[in-house]
Amino acid sequence: MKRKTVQRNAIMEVFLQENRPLRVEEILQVGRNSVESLNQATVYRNLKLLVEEGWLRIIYHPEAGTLYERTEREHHHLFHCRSCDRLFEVPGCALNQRKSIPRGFVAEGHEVFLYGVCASCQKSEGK
Amino acid sequence: MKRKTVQRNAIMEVFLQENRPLRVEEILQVGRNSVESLNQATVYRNLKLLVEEGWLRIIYHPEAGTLYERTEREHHHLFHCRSCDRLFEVPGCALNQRKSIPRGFVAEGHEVFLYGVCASCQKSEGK
DNA sequence: TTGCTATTGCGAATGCATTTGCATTATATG
DNA sequence: CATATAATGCAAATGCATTCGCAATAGCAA
Repeated sequence: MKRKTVQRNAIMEVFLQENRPLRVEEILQVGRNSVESLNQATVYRNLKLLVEEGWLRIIYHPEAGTLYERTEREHHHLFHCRSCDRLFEVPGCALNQRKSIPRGFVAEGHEVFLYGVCASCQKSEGK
Repeated sequence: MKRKTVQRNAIMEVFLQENRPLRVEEILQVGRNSVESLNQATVYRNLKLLVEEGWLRIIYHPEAGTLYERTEREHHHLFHCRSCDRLFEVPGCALNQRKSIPRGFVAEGHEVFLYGVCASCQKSEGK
């Protein structure tokens, strides 16, 4: 039988607070603010569990590597900031999928990754 | 001083023939058709060299992993076939990049990965 | 409260892609 | 053709993210 634990709760809280895809390392760091002893293996075990449950999905990002995000979010693109190295959700869809399919191919989905500088890093750079 | 070798030549030929992003494993396999003794370490060494030279670029694909493609190709999207697991170039750009940037963010580039079934696998599936 | 056992923390172990050391081979220059 | 040394083949070594074994801890049902 599955039990509630402060560790898993802390991990879920991190996602609810940040509202953006997160790396294992970030989850561990932020999670330790609530549960000081939080261990990396525990994070991995709970991430796997939350993915199986359908609460999280895995993202493999070309630059940022492996991240996790909540499944309930609706379709969006991901913006990677080359300055702070974080990922942000870009709401909506700016891709004309139909237009991009070659003859004979059948597209079932897509991912769009944008690159640049996020708003907050933009400000600091402007100084 | 850099020397021409049959190995590097074979590797480059593979790219010129296939005209699509390739994995190390594929390069090794196909390359061995020309140079039977071709070794994995040699492939890695030459890929690194060709990337430094600017003849190839590295692609990190969410599903397909690490691949290499010729730099001279113009902007395109990548289509991943879930059946044969190959990547194909989709010419042109179907993304309205401007539309997708949130306020304050500055986009410098993007990557679009499409998923589905390629034309040739579509035929076989239809049988 | 008590007892069962799911879960954790910790460090060691895995699995994989990529790299390296070194003896051998082969390119290209004089 | 002879030589210097860049490049190769091979196998062992790395580097990393992820997983595992196991003793200790802590949910939760009774």
